[in-house]
Amino acid sequence: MPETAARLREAAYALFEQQGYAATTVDQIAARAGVGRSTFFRAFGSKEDVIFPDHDALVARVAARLATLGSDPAAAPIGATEAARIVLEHYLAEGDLARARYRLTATVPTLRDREVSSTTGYRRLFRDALRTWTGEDPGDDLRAEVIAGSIVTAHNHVLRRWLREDLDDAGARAALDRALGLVLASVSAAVPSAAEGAGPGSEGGDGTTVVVLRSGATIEQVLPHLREALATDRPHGRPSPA
Amino acid sequence: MPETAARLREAAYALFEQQGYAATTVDQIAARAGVGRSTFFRAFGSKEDVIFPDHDALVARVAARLATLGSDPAAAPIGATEAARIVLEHYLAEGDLARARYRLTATVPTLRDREVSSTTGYRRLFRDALRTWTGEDPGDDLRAEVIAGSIVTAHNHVLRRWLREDLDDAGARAALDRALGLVLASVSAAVPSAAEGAGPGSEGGDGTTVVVLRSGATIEQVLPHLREALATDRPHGRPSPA
DNA sequence: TGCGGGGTGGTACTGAGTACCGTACGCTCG
DNA sequence: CGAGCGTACGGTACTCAGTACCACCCCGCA
Repeated sequence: MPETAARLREAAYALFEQQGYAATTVDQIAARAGVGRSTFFRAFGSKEDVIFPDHDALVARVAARLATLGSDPAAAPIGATEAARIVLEHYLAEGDLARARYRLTATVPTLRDREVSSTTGYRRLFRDALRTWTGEDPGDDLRAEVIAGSIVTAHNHVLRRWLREDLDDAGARAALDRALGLVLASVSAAVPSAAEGAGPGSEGGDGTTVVVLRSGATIEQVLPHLREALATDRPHGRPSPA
Repeated sequence: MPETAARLREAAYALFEQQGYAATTVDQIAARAGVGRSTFFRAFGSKEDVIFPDHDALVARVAARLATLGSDPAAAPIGATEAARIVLEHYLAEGDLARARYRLTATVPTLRDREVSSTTGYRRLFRDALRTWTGEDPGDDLRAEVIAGSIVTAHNHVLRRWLREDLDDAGARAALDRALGLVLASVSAAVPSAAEGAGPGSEGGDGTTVVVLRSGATIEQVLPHLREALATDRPHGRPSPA
């Protein structure tokens, strides 16, 4: 980040927290940073952009990760999980800056809208990547859209708790794993799964799918919980930490 | 809708389709409608609002429907389905006007953002209503959020196909039923239904999480695949269909 | 006739965003 | 060393959305 842009961003955050977003003019920001108004608009395209600077770069990184999925359907859920982690890690690395931004977006409707609409980009990215998993066609990809939306929702849910300081860094990472596990578990049941050969009728194939996350444990440690889960009548066991 | 507002809306749509949204000024709209500029801003708060006029009223109707769910958990999915149908029917009733709006929002980024962020309102509404179903607490309502998001996504998926004229009115209604059925089926499995007590420690740190889906198979059938997954070095096993 | 209120038009202002121009600084090449 | 050159900066002037305010007109009503 160029020196000038950094000073502008600091000045902007300071004034926003002090006077509020709407009451702060670009002139004031530029003046506090000791530069001209033109310079502000050169560094950031708009008053909003000073708050969401490297967003595009982050989207690009996620897109790059999802692009490596290739055509292997089974790789989709794992790749999606890792892609979501990229985003979370980005915010964790930002630290207080991310939380300052959150305080603003939580307050100012304009900024909240901006952030919300930015999630659409992620939804599209995941949807397109997930189509290789669901085997759907563009324009008729309900499952891919729902799963993509669920992943983004799960991520944002965890992120928001971290932003509110309900969670520390480690807690957020663990929570993201659990949340994505929950989402992918409940959702993969709805994927007729191009993975298994043309199995029994695509609506309701009753094969068993096992997803293992963070397999630091041995099978022996896991087995009791697995038996317990399978023993129940319910069609799906709940995530059982071991 | 007052006479003046209707003329303004017609003038606005005509100019937008002819010159584009950005190239059309409020003065031009007012002039074409034969009124003053002040009158435009009195009728619609902003240039965008002329395109999304009765949105708030629609949100209110959905909220009213969801409010009747009361505290019966079983009523939640049905009520949610009906609430989503209210929205679809609203658009169907608008007919060509809705499709003209779609042509605009599909083109102009500003308007697309506005529409996207408007879906947040619906998400919140459904999430709050669904909490009685999932039995979660505000602030820790991951399932309610995911389900709410899935409902909205499913609805918008169908709506978009109708807007693109992939579907006629009857087709859209049928597609919404199917889409919501799919979503609620796959998702209701993830609702522990507040019935079972707290399992083993929820904060698993780096424990192993095993998720079992559609457990029609016995442990013995699953085990080989599970061993295989755990045997790999990769931190995450891939889903292994059995 | 006098009075009050809602819808209207007009004027003036603020502030975001754009276009353009002149200029200073640092660079390389001659 | 100096001439050219690209880049970053500051300044001015403009458009346009949105707000505030005021004057007006028409209507019903006492």
